[in-house]
Amino acid sequence: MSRKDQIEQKATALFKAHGFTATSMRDLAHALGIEAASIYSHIRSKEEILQRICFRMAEEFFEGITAAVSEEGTAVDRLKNAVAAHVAVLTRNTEAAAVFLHEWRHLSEPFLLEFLEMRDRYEAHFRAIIRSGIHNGEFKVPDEKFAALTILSSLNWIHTWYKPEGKMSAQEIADSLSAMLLNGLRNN
Amino acid sequence: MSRKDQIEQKATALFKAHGFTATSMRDLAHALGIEAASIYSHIRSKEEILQRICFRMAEEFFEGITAAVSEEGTAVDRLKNAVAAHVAVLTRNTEAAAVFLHEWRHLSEPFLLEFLEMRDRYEAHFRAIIRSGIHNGEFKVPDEKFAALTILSSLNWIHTWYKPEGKMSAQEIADSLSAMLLNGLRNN
DNA sequence: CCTACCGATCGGTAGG
DNA sequence: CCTACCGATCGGTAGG
Repeated sequence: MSRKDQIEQKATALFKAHGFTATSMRDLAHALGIEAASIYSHIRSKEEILQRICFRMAEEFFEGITAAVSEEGTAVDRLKNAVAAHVAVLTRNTEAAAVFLHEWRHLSEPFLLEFLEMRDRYEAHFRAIIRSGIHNGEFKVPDEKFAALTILSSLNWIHTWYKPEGKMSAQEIADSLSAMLLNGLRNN
Repeated sequence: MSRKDQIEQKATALFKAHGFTATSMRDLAHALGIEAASIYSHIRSKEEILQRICFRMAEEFFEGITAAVSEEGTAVDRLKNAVAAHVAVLTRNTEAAAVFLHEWRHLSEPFLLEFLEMRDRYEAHFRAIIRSGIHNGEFKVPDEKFAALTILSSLNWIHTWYKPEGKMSAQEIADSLSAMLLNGLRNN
């Protein structure tokens, strides 16, 4: 692993643990066992690290959803695939996922704008699945946008408790969540 | 409104907008039209402001859930009441709710520990409702804790878009969310 | 509530 | 990758 990757990995852990602003370059240097000034041989600025984390995660989410929605099938199937893809990205790197979800607001322009546009395009894939399910009678929900955001919100807390060594696999988590979201709590 | 309340209100808005760490006492003073040093006539420290916001919101959530679970009824009814109470607190003060949800980790000990204990006791009320619903056959869910956290997660994104002047009232939002969570997306 | 100020720390650069 | 250092800013205090 290159020094640059090591910097990014340590920074990801610290950004998740204490937040971007509360993490100093000296904290990061200490975790790497070098001096703060030395970090700048590999990266241009503190924010560049955040940019790399946020946009790399965004790419991973897009790759997942693109594969999920390209398959044919019912809206139920496509939603299950989308949920599974989202959970897979979240669980593959929980630290980067947490930074992606909570620290993006410290991006400066024009990166912030680009980030928000990407996020909206991502959410649009979920809205489209909901919409098609409403149209063909598979789903019954009050509002397409409302439903899409509720789904994503219920997925995005996973990083707070998921452990790779835990008893549930990413696919099992995705299946449980899909079942809850599709069928509800009620014992029909 | 007392000066102390004004300070807390402005701080809440700034903490939500930029985060606790990224908000300086000079930013806060500027928003109030006074000098940074003057703030310390009313509060002891920057963190004290955060403590007051977080624990006041915690109290409000507890008041809501206590009233909701004290009523008799089915697990479905009690869950609807709990969701409505939670949404009511979230929508009554979206800025303080956002700070409560995202900035609590900047509390120092022993406040952090106390905060996390309170949060767990709050979540336990939701777990208890789910559990009783499972036992009497109203609910069918894979895991009680999993279900409770999914519910709370799907509620806690409201602060990102709720506007008091919007077309949906807090009760309508709560009803839509309860319906989605109880019945699922599927058109049964 | 202000002026004046404290020591500490910030992100980052120069030069080797 | 280090030493040495920059100007800016931080939370907070003294004294009025």
